[in-house]
Amino acid sequence: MTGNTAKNKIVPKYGKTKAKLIEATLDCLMAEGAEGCSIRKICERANVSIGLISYHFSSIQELIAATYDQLASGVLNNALDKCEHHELDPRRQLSVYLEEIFSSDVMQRRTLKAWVVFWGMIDSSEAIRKAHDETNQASWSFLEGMFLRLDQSAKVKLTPRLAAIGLSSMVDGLWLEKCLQPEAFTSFEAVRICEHWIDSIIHGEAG
Amino acid sequence: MTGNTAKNKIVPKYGKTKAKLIEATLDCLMAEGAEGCSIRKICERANVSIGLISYHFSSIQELIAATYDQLASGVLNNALDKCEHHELDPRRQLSVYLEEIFSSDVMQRRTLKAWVVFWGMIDSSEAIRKAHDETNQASWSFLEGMFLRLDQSAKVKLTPRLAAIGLSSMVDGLWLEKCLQPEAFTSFEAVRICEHWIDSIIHGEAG
DNA sequence: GCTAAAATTGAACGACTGTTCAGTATCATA
DNA sequence: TATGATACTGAACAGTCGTTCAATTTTAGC
Repeated sequence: MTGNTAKNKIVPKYGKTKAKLIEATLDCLMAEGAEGCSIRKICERANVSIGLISYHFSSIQELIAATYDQLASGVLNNALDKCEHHELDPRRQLSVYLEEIFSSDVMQRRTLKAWVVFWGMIDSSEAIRKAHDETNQASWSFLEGMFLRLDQSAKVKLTPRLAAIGLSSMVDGLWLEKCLQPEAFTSFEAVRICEHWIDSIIHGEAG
Repeated sequence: MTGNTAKNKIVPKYGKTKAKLIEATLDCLMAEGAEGCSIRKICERANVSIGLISYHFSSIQELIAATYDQLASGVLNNALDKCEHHELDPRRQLSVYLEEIFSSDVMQRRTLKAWVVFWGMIDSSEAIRKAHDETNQASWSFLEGMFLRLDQSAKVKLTPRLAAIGLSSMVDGLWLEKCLQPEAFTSFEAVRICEHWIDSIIHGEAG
């Protein structure tokens, strides 16, 4: 093995032009959602001509799938990085994870606009479904590992796996609702709700 | 007051033709998502001519908004009905509520396809945003009332409002993820996760 | 049965969509 | 500097989109 071991982050996944097109696509998706995501609008934003997309991607769906792949793995890696840098106990790491998610610019309606387009394509595009399943699996595994490392009393009825799925779903749901209705609750409240879930797992429940 | 008091369910919100168009729109949304939701496809499904939509609705956005309104209030009313019919204690009612949501045909990818379109339109359509906010508010109020009526120990750190938002988000997140990845977890597991949340609120947490 | 109003039709319009491809520019290599 | 490969351009094409509106059918009131 040479210098570049593990984490293949350094190796760019796409060439310069492809990366430019992907970035322009993400901009378009965030700005206008599905309607803003035409070949002409993407090319205009990337300052290239119309034909270039077809040269680099077999279809616009493939370009959008590549954009999803980039965004999804980026969000996950960012969160994992933040957690791993701190040499904290699992409980504190989960708090860092939550703070990161609910305070970063992930929590914006323009971000939701992009995700909504991806979700809508999930059963017409194998590439997007694959990217989603893999990213989600990685996220669940990370959280499951956290709950495993936590001191769980015998009274707890929920497995680490279900605890992880629960937390992940809660985060997703809060994120979705806050994007749709930002004034409904604060980010602080969202974090508090999630921490209640974590603590209910750790400390067990009476009854 | 005459016979038809309270609950204005008996009064149909739309005329016969409008209702037919709305139903066709919902069919299209569920079948193909945003791409299947063109005026021509809706009219074909409803067996009417192209011009009729413009006669009854000022734009296709307004038609989709009306469809959202119908679907959202339908899902909510259905769940509330199921709960109110049973003369159960709040805790049991919540279980009925969960069973209903995670077992009914709401939990299908084709249903998600429709919602995804609505979400994508939420900041280009005032009508959809209004329908969403109102439906959501009603749902939260219902759950908040449930948690209020539950016997909450002094140890509980979460207000009924946050408990309700948490449960609602958890349900939304589980629903979303199960639609996207049906084999990731079972409906039974989803219910179990939510019940853990409810019980963690009721019984309080140590520490 | 007649009439005016309401409901419905569908061809036509201009604007947009994704894709194709002949042509042009850029580049590394001989 | 010539050559072949690679990257890029943008006009053209066939479709689809939402909307309009004159013409037609259906309905309701007399």
